[in-house]
Formats: sequence, structure tokens, C-alpha cells
Amino acid sequence: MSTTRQRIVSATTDLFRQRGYNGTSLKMITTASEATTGSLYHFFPGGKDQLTADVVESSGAAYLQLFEMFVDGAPNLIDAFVEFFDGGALLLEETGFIDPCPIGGIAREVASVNEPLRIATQRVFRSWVESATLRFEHAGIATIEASDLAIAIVAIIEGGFVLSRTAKSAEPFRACARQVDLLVRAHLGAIRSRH
Amino acid sequence: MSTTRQRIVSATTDLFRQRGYNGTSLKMITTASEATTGSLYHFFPGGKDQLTADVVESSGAAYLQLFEMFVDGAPNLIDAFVEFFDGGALLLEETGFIDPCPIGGIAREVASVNEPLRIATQRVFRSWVESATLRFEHAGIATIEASDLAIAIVAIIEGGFVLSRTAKSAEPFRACARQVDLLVRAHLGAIRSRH
DNA sequence: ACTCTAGTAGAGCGATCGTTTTAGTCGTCA
DNA sequence: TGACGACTAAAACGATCGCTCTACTAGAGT
Repeated sequence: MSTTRQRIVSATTDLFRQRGYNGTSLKMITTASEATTGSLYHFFPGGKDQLTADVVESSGAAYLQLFEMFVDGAPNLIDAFVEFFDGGALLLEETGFIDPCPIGGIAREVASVNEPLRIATQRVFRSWVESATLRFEHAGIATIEASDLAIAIVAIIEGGFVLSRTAKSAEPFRACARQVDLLVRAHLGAIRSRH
Repeated sequence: MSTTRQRIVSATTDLFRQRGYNGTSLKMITTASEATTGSLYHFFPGGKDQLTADVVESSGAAYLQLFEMFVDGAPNLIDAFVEFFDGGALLLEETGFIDPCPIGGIAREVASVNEPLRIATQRVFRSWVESATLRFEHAGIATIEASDLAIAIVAIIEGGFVLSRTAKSAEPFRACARQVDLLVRAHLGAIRSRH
């Protein structure tokens, strides 16, 4: 219920998006959230790692919900992805090419070094892939192909963010969007041609 | 010609692949390379940033060369990518899912925070995209489509590494490989159907 | 009024950060 | 032999790291 806790999580998320996990100190977090060390350790007795796990989980859930909102709100899968990627490109431009999503960066930093956090990021990616796979199957794509496609799209989003951030331009991400469009069409086209 | 310098760069590259830029300290680097602080600052008066720039540049050049070797050694583009991705998957498994490439992680950590290093990573990505674009054009794909495809493949490689690292399995990366295969075939098929 | 708990406040812990500094070793060439 | 530059060695710098600790405030329940 406390808003202090929310401020801490929100500030940490923002800082991770700009500076990554190891690049963000607890001092930065308490300053940005206008909280004290005491408050931080009151809500997160497990320290930085527990706070990070919370950021991963909540950001992961938020993006899952956002994705499903796009898919369920659009007339078809193609349009859904066009709008989803368009939103990502706009977000990049509006924020001065800050990472739209903290999870990929955290995942990379902890994968070989912090097992509990690695598992937390793994859970998030799996939830995304499962959700997308389900929608593809629902559109008539076979299970294995649907899963492959879902994984590739998550990968291309993460990679596209990196490319656009380092180029300080949304163009690489937009190029990725066009290729995803092509790829999804190829899969949907393969269904039609099978009959 | 000193081997100390090489040991430092090599050890730093390895550490970055496991722990990222901010997660790697100079103490770890000097220990792993059996060099002293004095030697490190002798070869890299600019400190950690200059050393990092060197790692980015040399790793970037190595991967560019590797890619071109695969493409030029294979009978066609399709086979080249199959083998290139296969090599990546094997490398992941053999190293216990350490990051095969330090650059994506560095790029992510520095993009919003360290302008010289951001530019260094940008240069590397651009060199990869340019090289791949040229090969696609040579195979008959139109310039814009070739560039889009090249960007998407670099993105999917970077993203695929992250997914496989957090899953501790090469399967996500292999799924990405299969989708790249499909995508390249779609582009090459579009040429044929145009005549 | 008293107690109890949730939350805030901030000083300070030892360790480590990237870096600087000073001293010393070693082979090369005059 | 002696001077010089390339390189190594390690102590020590101030700053900052994640975290612990004790003290305090405020509001709810009795």
C-alpha cells in the first residue's frame, strides 16, 4: 500500500533502463525515489537483489499485459504487431533512446553470475514466449513453428532495442519491425497454401 | 608486440562476456591476466574506458572477419547462415552459456551513459550491417530490403544470445536460426517470383 | 495513556572501486 | 659503463559500493 515502495521500484526500473543493473547504485535509487536507506531495506530486506527481482517481475508482467492488449485489441495478428512495434519505436524516440525495457539488460548482466536473478529473467521471457506462441497457434500456426516464431520475435525485439539505442535512431528497430511483419506473413501464408 | 597487452585485452574480453562492463573490475582484469595495475595503465593510459574501447574494436573486427569467412566459404547464403548459427549454438553449449560476444552487453550498458563507448559500439554494429547488406545485395536482394534484413539478423543474433544465456539452453538460439533461414529464403524467393 | 508495529532517518561499517604515484627492473644502444 | 626508454611492481588515494545498525516518528488498537 505504501507509495514509498512504489517510488523505489519505479525509480529503480528507470535507472536500470538507463544504466543497467551493475551501473545503478543504491544511493542513486534512494536519491531518485526520495527514500532513505532504512526504507529501502525495510521493504526489501534482501537488498539490491530482492529489489531487482521485484523490478524484473513487475516489468515482465507489465509488458506481457501490454502485448496481450495489443493482440486482443487488433483485428488480426499482422496489425497487432505493426502497432506494437510502432509503439516501441515511438517510445524510443520520445525517451531519447533509453531502453524501453530493463529486463534484457539485467538478464545479460546476471545470466552467468547470479542464479536467482537469472531464473527470474528466464521466467519472464518464458511467459512472453508462451503468450505469443498461444496467439500464433490460435491463428492456425503449428505448435513448433509458433514457438519458434515467438522466440525469434522476442529476440528481435531485444536486439532491435540494443541496435536503436546504440544508433540513437529508431530506424534499426523499424527495420526489425518490417522483417517481423514479413516473417509472420510467411507463416500465415504457409497455412493457406497448405489447403 | 608485448604479450602483456594481449593478455589484458583477452582477459577483459572474457570477463566482459561473463559479467558485463560494470560488473568487471580492474582488479579482476589484472588478476585474470596476471598483469599489474602499472602495466594496465602503461598500455591503456585512458584507463578502463580505453581498454573497453579496444575490446569493442578488436572483438568487432574478429566477428566481422568470422562472418565474412563463413559467407565466402559456403556455396550459398542459406548454407552460410545455417553454419554460422550452428557455430554460435555450439559455442554457447561448449562455454556453459557464456556470452559469445561482449559487444551487445557493453552497448547496452553504455548507450545512455558513455558517449565515446556508445560510438565505438555503433561503429561495430554498422560494420556488421554493411557487410551483410553487401552480401545480400550481391545475391540479388534490393538495397533497402537487404539493409533491413541485415539489421534484423544482427538484432536476432544479439537477442538470441540473451535468450539462450538466460535459459541455459541453445534451443532458443536454434529457433532464431530457423526463423532467419525462413526469412532469408523469403527474400531470395521474392527475387525469383519477380521474373 | 500505553503499547505495538510500520515506516523513516541517517551515521557508519568494511570492502572495493578506478586511478595516481613513486620506485624499481630490464634490455638496448651509445 | 652509463644513460635511456619500455615495462613492471605495489602502496596508497579519495570516493563509493552494498549493507547494518540504532534511534526515532507516527498512527492504530486497546
